[in-house]
Amino acid sequence: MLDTKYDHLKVEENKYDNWKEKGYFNAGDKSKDPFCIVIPPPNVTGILHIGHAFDTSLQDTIIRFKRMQGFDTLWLPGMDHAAIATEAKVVQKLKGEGIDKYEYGRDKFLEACWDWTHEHGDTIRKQWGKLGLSVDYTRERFTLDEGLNKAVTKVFVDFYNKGLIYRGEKIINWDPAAQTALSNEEVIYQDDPGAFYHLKYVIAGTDDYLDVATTRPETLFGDTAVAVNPKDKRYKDLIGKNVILPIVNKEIPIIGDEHADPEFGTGCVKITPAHDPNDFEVGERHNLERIKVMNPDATMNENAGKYEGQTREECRENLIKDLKEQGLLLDIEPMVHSVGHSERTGVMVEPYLSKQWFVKMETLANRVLEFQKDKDKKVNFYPSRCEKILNHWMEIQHDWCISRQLWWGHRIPAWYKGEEVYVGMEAPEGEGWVQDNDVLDTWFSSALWPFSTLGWPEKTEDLERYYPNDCLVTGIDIIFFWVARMVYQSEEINGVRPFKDCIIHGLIRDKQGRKMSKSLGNGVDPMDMIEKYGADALRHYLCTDVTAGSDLNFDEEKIKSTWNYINKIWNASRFVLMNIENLKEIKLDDLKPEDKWILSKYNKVIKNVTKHMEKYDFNIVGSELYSFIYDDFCSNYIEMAKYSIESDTTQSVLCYVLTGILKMLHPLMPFVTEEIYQMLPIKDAESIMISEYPKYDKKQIFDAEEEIVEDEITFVKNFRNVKAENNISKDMKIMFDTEDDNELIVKLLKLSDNVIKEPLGMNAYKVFSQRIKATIYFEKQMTEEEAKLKEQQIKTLEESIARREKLLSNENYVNKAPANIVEMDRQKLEEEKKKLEELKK
RNA sequence: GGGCGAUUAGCUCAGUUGGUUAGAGCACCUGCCUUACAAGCAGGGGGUCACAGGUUCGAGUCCUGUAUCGCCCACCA
Repeated sequence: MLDTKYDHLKVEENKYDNWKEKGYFNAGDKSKDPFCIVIPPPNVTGILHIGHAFDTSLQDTIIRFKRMQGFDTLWLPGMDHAAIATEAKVVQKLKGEGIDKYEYGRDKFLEACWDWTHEHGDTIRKQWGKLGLSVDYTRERFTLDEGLNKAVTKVFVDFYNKGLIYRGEKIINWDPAAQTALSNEEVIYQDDPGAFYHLKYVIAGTDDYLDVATTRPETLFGDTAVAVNPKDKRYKDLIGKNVILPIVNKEIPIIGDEHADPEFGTGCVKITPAHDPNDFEVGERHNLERIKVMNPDATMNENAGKYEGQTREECRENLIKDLKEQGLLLDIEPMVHSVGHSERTGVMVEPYLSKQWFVKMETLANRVLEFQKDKDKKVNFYPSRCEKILNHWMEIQHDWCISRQLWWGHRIPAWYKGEEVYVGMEAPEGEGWVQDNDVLDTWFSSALWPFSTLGWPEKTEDLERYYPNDCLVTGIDIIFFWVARMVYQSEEINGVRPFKDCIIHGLIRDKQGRKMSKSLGNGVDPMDMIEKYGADALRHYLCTDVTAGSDLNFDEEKIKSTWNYINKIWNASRFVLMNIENLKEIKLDDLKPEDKWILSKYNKVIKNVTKHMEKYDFNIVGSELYSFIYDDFCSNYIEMAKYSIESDTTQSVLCYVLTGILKMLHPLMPFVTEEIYQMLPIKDAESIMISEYPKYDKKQIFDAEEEIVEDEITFVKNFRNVKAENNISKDMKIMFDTEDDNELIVKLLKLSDNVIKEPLGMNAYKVFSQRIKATIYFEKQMTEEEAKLKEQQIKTLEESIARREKLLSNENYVNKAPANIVEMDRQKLEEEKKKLEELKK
C-alpha cells in the first residue's frame, strides 16, 4: 500500500539502474520504425547545470513518448572534448600543482586531459541517471574517440581536396592567454569604458599635422599609413604626402581609401595592417607592409622599441605619458566601445595576423539556404521563427577559422616539408615531413556528431537506420555554434539534412530574468532541486512551464507546486489502489453515466495530448493533463465513484483511467509513474516505460452522457456557490423541480436528509443548471447585503441578455458567423432568460 | 545601424488557424480536520490584454504607427 505522502527520494531510488540493466534504453528492435535523437554532447569540463537539465529533460520526454508509441528509439549519448574549454581547465589545474604546460610536454599533458575526461565523464553519467535520462549507453561516443577522429580526418582531407578548406595568413581573433586563434563565434563583445586618443601626426616638411584618433595607441608601431577619404575636401590634397609617425619618427604615407569615414572621429585613420581586420584590407589594397608589434602573449615585441617586453596595457600607459611629454597627445576623449573577449579565458582578444586553416563558407552556406527552401530537405524548426537565425548566419558567410594552437583536440592532418604541404589520412612517405602542431576547433568534430556517432565514414547498419536523425534539441544560443555547422556539414558530406526537426529552447535565467552566472551567484544546481523536490517535479516544471523557444525565469516555488501536483496524483492513486478488488473487462452496457462521462473526457484528452506531444508542445500537454487529472478525475470522478465504490465496474473504470493517466504522464515524470504502475494489479508490460501509450478510442466517446454529467457538475457547483454566498445553513431543505433521478447530486452535496417534495413557506432560493432546477428553502432572513447581491446578479444577467440580443439581431453576425457559434449564442440567451425569470420570482 | 522577441490578474506565465463573459500556478479573502490528499477540500475577489489608429459582424489574436524592456548580428579608426 502507498504511504499517505509522496516521498520523492524513496520513489526515485534504484529505478534508473534497474531500467538500464533490463536494457530498456537500448535501441535495435528492427521490427519497429526507428526514431533517433543524438544528445548535444556536454563538455567534459565539469558538472551539468540547470540548462543541461532543461535540454535533456525535453529530449527524454520525446524519447520516452516515442518509445511507448512503439518506435525503436535511439537516444545516443556522448560528450564533447571541448578543446579550449577543457585545455584551459587542465592548464589551471596543473598550474595549481606547480606544473607548466609547455615544460610538461604534449604527451603528458594529453594524459592529464584524458584523466580529467574520465573523472568528469563519470560525474556527468551519474547526473544523467539522477535525471532519469533513457540514453543508450551501449552506443555512447566521445568527440575525441578513435572513430570520430577518423571521421574528422576524412572530412578535413576531402574538404581540402575540394578546395573547401585552405590555409592562409589573415587577421584572426587571438586569445593571448590560451595563445590560440579563435573563431568569430568564440569572441564575446562587451561594452568597456575606453578612450579616443587624439595623436599628432606631423605632416613631413611642414609644421602642420593631422589629428589621428585611435582607441589603441599601442599599435602605432605597426602603422604603415594614415588613411583619409578621397572625397573628404579637408584632406584630399594631402594624399600622397607623408606624415611622421610619433615616437618612431618614421615617415609613412597619407593614402586615400573609402575605409576612412569623414563623419567619424577626425576623418583620419591610422592604418595598422597586422593588428586590425579592416586595416588589413586597406593594406592589401595599397600594398602596405604588415608589421606585427606584439608577441603571442600580447607583450610588445622588438618593433615596439623601448617598450619591448611590456604588456599591451603597460605599453599604452607609458606611451601616452611619453606622447604627452613630447606634445604629441592632443586630447583624450573618454568613450565606451565594445571590445572582444575570449569566451573561455575572458581576456581581451587581439586581432592578430596569423597563418591559420579556414573553412570556405560560400558554397556550404548557399547550399543550406537552397535546402531550406525545399520542404523535403529543410530542417524544420520549432518554433519556426528560429529558422531565421540559421538563415541569417548563412547569409553572413564568414570563413571559419578552424585551427587552434592547442594540444587537446584532433590534430590537423597536414604535414610540411619546407614549402611543401601534404594533407592526407596518413603521414606522407619519405623523410623530413613534420605534422602541423595545431588541433581543430572543437566544433569541427561536433559538427559531424549526427552521423559520426553512428559509424560514418563506415556504412554501418546504425548509420543506415538512424540517419538523418529525427530531431535535435538545443538552446537558442547554440544555433550559430553548432546547429548551423551540423547542417552544412551534413548537407555537403552526405547530401541530406542532419535531422528532420530541430527543437529550440531558451535560456534559463534567474527569477528576476538575469543570466545565471558565477559572479552573481544566482546559479541553480539541478541536483539540489532533485534532492529537494525530485527529478519528476523538476522535469515536469522544466518541460511544461515555458513556451517553445522563450527563456525561462527559474522559480523554485513552481517546482514546489509541481511537487504538490505529484502528491495529488500519488493520493488519487492511493485511493484507487485501496479500492480495487474486483477488476473486470469494461462492458459498455454496465456503465453508469458518470463512467461514460469520464471515459469520454479521457479519450478526448488522449487525442489532444498525443497531438501536442507530436508537435513538441509540452506546455499544452502539461495543462491538458493537469486539468483532466485535477478537475475531472480527482475532484469529480473520484468523488462520484465513492458512492458506487463497491461496484466492480466503477473499480475497473478507476483503474483503467488511472493507468492511462500514468502512461501519459510517464514521459514527463518517469519515476513516480513507474512506482505506481508497478502496484497496479493488471499491467500490460513489466515496466511502464515499455508499455503502450494510450490510444484514442472512438467507441468510448459518449456525447449524450457527457453532457448530462457535465450539467450535473454545473448544478453542484451552482448549488455550492449559492449556498456559500448566501450563508445558507446545513439544515435548509431542497426541492427538485425536475423529475429526473437526482440521486448522485444528492449524494455529492450530502443532502439525503434535506430533500422535500412540497414547497415550504420560507425564504427560497432557486438553483439550476441547464437540465436541473431546484429550490432551496431556509429559515434565515435575507440580510440587506444578500438582497443587494441578488439585485446585482439580476442586473448582470440583464446586461448580458441585452448584449446577446443585440448581437443576434445583427444580420451581419447571424449571416456571416459560423452556424454553431450563432446557435450557441441562441441557447445561451434562452438560458439566461430562464435564469432571470427564476431569480426575479 | 539591421533583425528578432516581449508588454495579459499583486507576482510568474498560458492563450493554437480571429468566435461564448480572457485562463493557470503562487499570493489574497471566506468557510471547512468531509475516512485518497490540511503540502488538502469547497467557494470567492482581482484584468479598460502597453498606447493610438485601422481591417472585420466580431480583435488579446490580423495590419500600421508609438512607447518601454530584452536578445541576436554588424560597426565602432
